[in-house]
Parts: sequence; C-alpha cells; structure tokens
Amino acid sequence: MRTVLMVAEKPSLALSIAKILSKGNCTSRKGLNGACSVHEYPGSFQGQSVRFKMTSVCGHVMSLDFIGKYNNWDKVDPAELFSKAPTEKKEANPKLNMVKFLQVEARGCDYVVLWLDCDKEGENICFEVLDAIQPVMNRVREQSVYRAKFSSITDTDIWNAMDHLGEPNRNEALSVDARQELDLRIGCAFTRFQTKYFQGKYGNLDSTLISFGPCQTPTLGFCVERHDKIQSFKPETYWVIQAKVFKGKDSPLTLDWSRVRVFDREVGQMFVNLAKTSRVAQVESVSKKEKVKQRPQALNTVEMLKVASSSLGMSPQHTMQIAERLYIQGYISYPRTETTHYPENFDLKGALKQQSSNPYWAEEVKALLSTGLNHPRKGSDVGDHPPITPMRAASEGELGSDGWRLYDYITRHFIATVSQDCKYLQTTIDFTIGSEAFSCSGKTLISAGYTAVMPWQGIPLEEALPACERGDTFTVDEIKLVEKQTSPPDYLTEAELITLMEKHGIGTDASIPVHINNVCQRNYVTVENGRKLKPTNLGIVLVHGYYKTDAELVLPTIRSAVEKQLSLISLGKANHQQVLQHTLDIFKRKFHYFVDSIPSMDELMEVSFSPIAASGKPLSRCGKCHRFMKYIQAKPSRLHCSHCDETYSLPQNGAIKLYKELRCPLDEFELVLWTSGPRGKSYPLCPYCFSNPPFRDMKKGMGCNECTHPSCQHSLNSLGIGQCVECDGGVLVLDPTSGPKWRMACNTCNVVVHFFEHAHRVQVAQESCEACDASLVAVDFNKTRTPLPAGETQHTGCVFCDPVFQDLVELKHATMRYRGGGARRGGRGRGRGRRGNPKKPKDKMAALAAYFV
DNA sequence: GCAAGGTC
Repeated sequence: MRTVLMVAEKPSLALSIAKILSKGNCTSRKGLNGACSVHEYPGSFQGQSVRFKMTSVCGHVMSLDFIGKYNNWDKVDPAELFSKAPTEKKEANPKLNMVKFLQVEARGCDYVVLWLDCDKEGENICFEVLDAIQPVMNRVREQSVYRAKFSSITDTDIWNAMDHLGEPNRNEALSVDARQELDLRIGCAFTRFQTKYFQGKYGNLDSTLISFGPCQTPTLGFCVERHDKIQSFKPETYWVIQAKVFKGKDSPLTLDWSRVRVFDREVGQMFVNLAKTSRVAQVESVSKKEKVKQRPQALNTVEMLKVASSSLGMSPQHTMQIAERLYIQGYISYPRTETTHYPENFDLKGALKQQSSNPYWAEEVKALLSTGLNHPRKGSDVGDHPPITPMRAASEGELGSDGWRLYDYITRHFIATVSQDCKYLQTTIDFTIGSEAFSCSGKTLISAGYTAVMPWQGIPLEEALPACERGDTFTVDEIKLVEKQTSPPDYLTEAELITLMEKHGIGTDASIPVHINNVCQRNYVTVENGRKLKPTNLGIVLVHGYYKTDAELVLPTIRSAVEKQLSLISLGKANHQQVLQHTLDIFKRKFHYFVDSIPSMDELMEVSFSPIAASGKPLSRCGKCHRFMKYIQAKPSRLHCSHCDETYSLPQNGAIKLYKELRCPLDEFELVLWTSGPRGKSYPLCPYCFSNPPFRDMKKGMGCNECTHPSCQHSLNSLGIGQCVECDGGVLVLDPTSGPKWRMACNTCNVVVHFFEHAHRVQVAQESCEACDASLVAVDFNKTRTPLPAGETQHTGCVFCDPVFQDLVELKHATMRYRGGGARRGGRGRGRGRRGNPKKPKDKMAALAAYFV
C-alpha cells in the first residue's frame, strides 16, 4: 500500500486537519524532535487505498545566513555583504532537528501533500520541506507533489482543498527567498558599519548594537517623527466664548459656541459684545436622535495588541508570550491572525455556553443564550486563522495575573461580538444669544448592549439636559471671552505605533511586537508612563542623520517599495535573480553614499555624545604601553587605551573593578574582576586574552576561570575543583575573592555553590580525589569557630566525597544524587586536564611563542 | 554581535 505524507505549518494544524480528514479516527505519536506529532489513518488517494501520515514543521525549516567567515566583523568590510559574501541556508532551529525528522517520516512515502499556510511564507516553506524530503521519497511515475489550498480550518474547506489539489507556486517561494536575501544583506551591512563606526568614536552611546533594518528603522522613524512635531510645536493663543445659561432653579448649563474659537482677541471681543446685547438665550431647536455604538468585530492579533498595550499596560512582546501560553494550554484559539470574521460554521453558541458560569459575565452570557445571539458584524477573512476566541472556561486562579487579564479581555471581546449594539439618545439644544449661536448636547443610554461586558466603552452617565422646546428662553448666567492655548501632541503611544505600522505594512501580526521590542532594547526608545514611546538621544540622532543623508532609509515606504519589486517575482513577471541584483545594486549605492556622508551624521552625534578618548575613568593598565586604560561603563562596557587607540571588550551585565593590580603572565595586562552582583558569581579576566584567546582550546570571551594556562595562579587549572553539578562541560571554580562567604561558581552556567562559610582560607590543593577525580580543597578555620571535628582548624579533602566536609558544602547532597552516588566514576574525564606536570617554558618570550597560537 | 519571517 502506498503512503501519502502530508505536512502542515505547525503541530496544532496537523492535528486539526488530520482529525477532519480521518473523521476523528487517526492514531497519533510524537516525532523524534519532541515538538511535532505524526497522525496516521487509512484512506483513499487518487483512486487507490493508501496510508496517510499527517505531520508538520514549526514554521520555517531553514534560515539564511552568510557563510562562516563573513560573520567576522573585524575582518569583513560590510560593503562585501552586498554581493561578494556567499549566503547559505542553515536549519532555522537546530534543536528541532527538523530536516532529520522530515526525512525519517518521508522515507518510503510515495506522495506528499503540502498543507502549509496559504501565504507566500507558506509557499516558501513548501520548498524547504521538498528540499528535505524528496531525496528520500520513493520515486513514482505519476505526479508525486501536491499542494492543498485552504482558506479556513473547517470540514468543508479542508475537504474541498483535498479534492482540488494543485501544485506549490515556485514564483511565490522565490519572492520570499529574495526578501530574505535582501533583508539579510542590507540589514547586516548597515548594522555592522554604523555599529563599528559610532562605537569606535563615541564613548557614551549606551547601546551594544546600533542596528538598522527595513522594519525596525521606520518603526523608530514614527517615534522620532512625533518627537519632532512636539519639539517644533509653537503654541497659539485662541479665544472662545464661554456661556452659561439656566432655567428656573436648574443648575446652569455650559454651552458650546458654534464658531468654536477665533484666533484674534478683538474679533472674539466683538462677538461677546454682540451676544451681550441679549440677557436671554432663545431655544431655536431641540433635536433627539437615536445613535448606535457598534459592537466590535471579531478579534485579531493587532487589535488585541493595541488594547493590551493601552488598557492592560502590557507590551506587545509580553502579550504575545502570554497569548501563546493561553493557546498552548487550550484556553484561547490561535493568537496570530489577521482575520476579523468568524468562519460560517463557527459554533458561536457553544463557545458562549462555556462562559455561562463565570461569575464576572455569567449574567450577560445567560441573557444572550436565552434571548438569542446577535449576528456578528461582517469582518474581513484573510484566510489565515479564525479570530481569537476563548476555547474553554477558566478561572482567575488557574491563569496567573497577566494570563487572566488577557483572557478576561479576549472573552469579553468575544461576548461583545455576539451582543447587541449599544443604543443611546443624543439630545441637542440649539440656542441663540443675541446674534450668536450656541448649543449643548447630552447622551442618555437606551440599552447598554455589548457595553455591559465592555464597561470601559459604555456611555458615561451624565446629568440629563433640562426638558425644553423651541421658543423657550433661558436666563444668561455668564458670558465671557476665555483665552486658551493650543497644546502640542503627546508622544506616540504603543497602540498608535501599532496602527501606523499596520497601515504602512511594516512587519506582520507576528513580527510587529518584535520590531517594537527591538527599538526599545537597542536603546533607541524608552517606554514612558501610559506606554508612550519617547525616543532617546541616540534614536533621535540616528533618524535625523538618515533624513540628512538619505531619507529613504527611514521612510515607511522603504518596505513597500521593495515589496512591489518582490511581487513581480511572485507574479512571474520578473526574474528572481534580476530583481535581486537590481534591488541590491540600489542599496549598495545607498550604502556607499551613506558611508561617504557619515561626517554629516557625525555633526549630529557630536552634539549629544562624547568622543571615546574623553569617556570613562582610568581603571587598569595596558600591557603594551603600561598606561592606564579607561573603563567605559556605557553599553557596551569596554576598556579603551587612548595611547594605543585600542578598545577591549568586557563581559556585559555586571560590574568591573580592578583585581588587586595583578597582571596576566602572558601579556602583562592588569587583570580586572567581573561581578554579576553582590552575592553572585565573579571571576578575574585579562582584558587582552578576553578578546584574543591565548590557547588553542579557548574561545573569545573567556575569563581566567576558563583559561588553560598551566601554571598561572588565576587560571582554571589552578582554581578548578570539579565538574559542574548541573551543566555539561562546566567546571566549578573557586572564587578566591568570595571569602568569608566562600563559594565556587561554574565557569559555564550560573551555578554557584556556597561552602566553608567563615573559613579563614580556602585553597585548591594539587592532589585529586581518588574516588571522583575532583581537586582536593584545603580549608583553614579560626580556632574559636571551627566547625571541624575535635576542634581541628585545618582539613584537606574532596568537597564531594569527604565525610568531614559533608555539612559544610551547600549542594553536597544534590550533587551526590546527580552523580548517581559516584556511578559515573571513571566515565568521561573530569575535563580539567590538570594531571601531569606541564613543563614550564624557560622565559617569557618562549612562553608567549608557545601560548599565542 | 547583524535582518525579518515563520513558530515552540
């Protein structure tokens, strides 16, 4: 019997589609990567009996990157990234082992049906899947590759797709390939160039990365545009007539002037004088209109993000993480969708019934169930996923604070979509006072409709307008000219930014949160009270710089202009290679122009930032010139030797101080001590070795706790104790600065083990433990407070095995269990390589020759 | 260390 492999874009869809096509009769098992499942069932295909295997990928299988050597920022000129640097496809998520998984499942299959999402990205993933599986599939004479086209996950749609299989569209896939390559080459070239240029020149930029991208840069542009409007705002004075009238014993009504405002005081005064000729206000007309506030459309991602930001105070990134969790746990439907229209067969009533026992909205739900659901408003069906709805009842306690708040909103929104509109009566009374016209209006609620579950949208209670009719007169209580000023706009709110991004096609529902998060993380924008986005100096200068040199780099049209080119590929009207070359050429020229114009950007930078040579405070001495290097604390923190004009990287996210003026035996640089926090991990490092690994088995970014120097007293070889209790390959290293709260810390992960508190001295001995091969540790306690048996003050033993140490090492028991009571003894080496006596080189030059490989 | 796009 032949086998048909079917592949969807994500595990949840594979399950939904398999359930529909197998009519609920499929067997399921987990795939080898743990993330994807395989659902199998018998059926018929192209007139023959077959076995179906339905599975999925997890989004893109591959992602594009430069080949290895072009990822060296120090050796590659960013201009080479436009054409010379070759790219390669790498597995998007190596942990998922997706290619292997697909091949295992595809081996022996005869046909494949591609059920990827029906958009360009999905079309591209079709070919990623085919590239992986075609080499291992059986060869059949007839067509073996099919594409299912569906616009919703409903029985009819899925069966219809199965009955009308087509072929994957290579042109659409190629347009995505082109987009990937353009984004990569352009983004990385500009990012690397401006990062290196500005970081080498200014000391207080406070950003580890000065990135550029066709989505993130326009995103920043929107925020700066608003900032500029605020800055250039000139308040204008204007005048309004304030009129108060009353009738009988009613409290006075404040009226609105029909001319609203005037910008000339004299003119305003003239109108006041005209109005003042009369002491009564004449009612000209009273109108009552029934108005409707429409119930919302079904919820999509962008709307959810906006409300979460403006009403729940949650960032888009955080909102999506919470929504993802609610989705995985089955509380809500798939949270990434553009669609605002429920599928025709959507069980609205069933979904609503599940909410009928929730204390917060049970009353409204029960009322709806008994009087009947309102038909949802027509939305747009983009054919991706149904709108976001609750899938099962939940209580506050089981979801956690933010989880509940988001679920609460999603559910209320859902109930609102099947509720009645809110109806209210708007009453407007038109007055004349002298020859000037005024009015006042008020709203009274007729029926709350959906605002019963979305009270924040309700009609606010107002004092009712007095009953009156045409011809009535009111007494004028007060009439005067009031001076006011126009006020500047406020900073862009996150919700407004999302609206702008959506309008200009910057990013997608799934990527908008990422771009906003990026501009915050890169220190271009800060989030102020009320989730308002205020650009930083760096953000402002960058955008102004682009405007000065090449405004297209920051305009929101940069994306759509490229998309237009790309659509030619997907429509088959232009050749993929030609479009790519053409667009790359344009951006290559822009890049060179940008590089040439960088002095004009510098003019802006100089105003806000200080030159690197004038930044920082002296800290440790350079090994080459023996002068003090300056420690620059602003991100990325680093050491700068102004004499040698060299910058040395440091570990981030911690504090740096001088380490007792001790020097690295290899290069004479003064060591510095990195500390993660008051009770955290700390280790010394050599500023030179950190960027220039001295031994072949070391990598960039290693401190002395990973240094394999055979004899240096600060090295791993001297201070390493034993294998880490949690991670693979890490070694617990004595922190010689930690006393009297002595500890050892893993040189790879974050494990910190406290031991021998209040010991006077703790040292790593030359000898190793017979049982577990860990280095022995020698401790020395004060006579008066020694915890050692029989009042002894000194003891040397293994921190893992020595019974004397048992109660003095915090993680002892966990350690023993983890090691299976020593069962792993003699297994893999302990990885410290400190056995044997390495020969000491005769002099320093020989040592350097030996070490600097 | 870089982009943007999928998704876990």
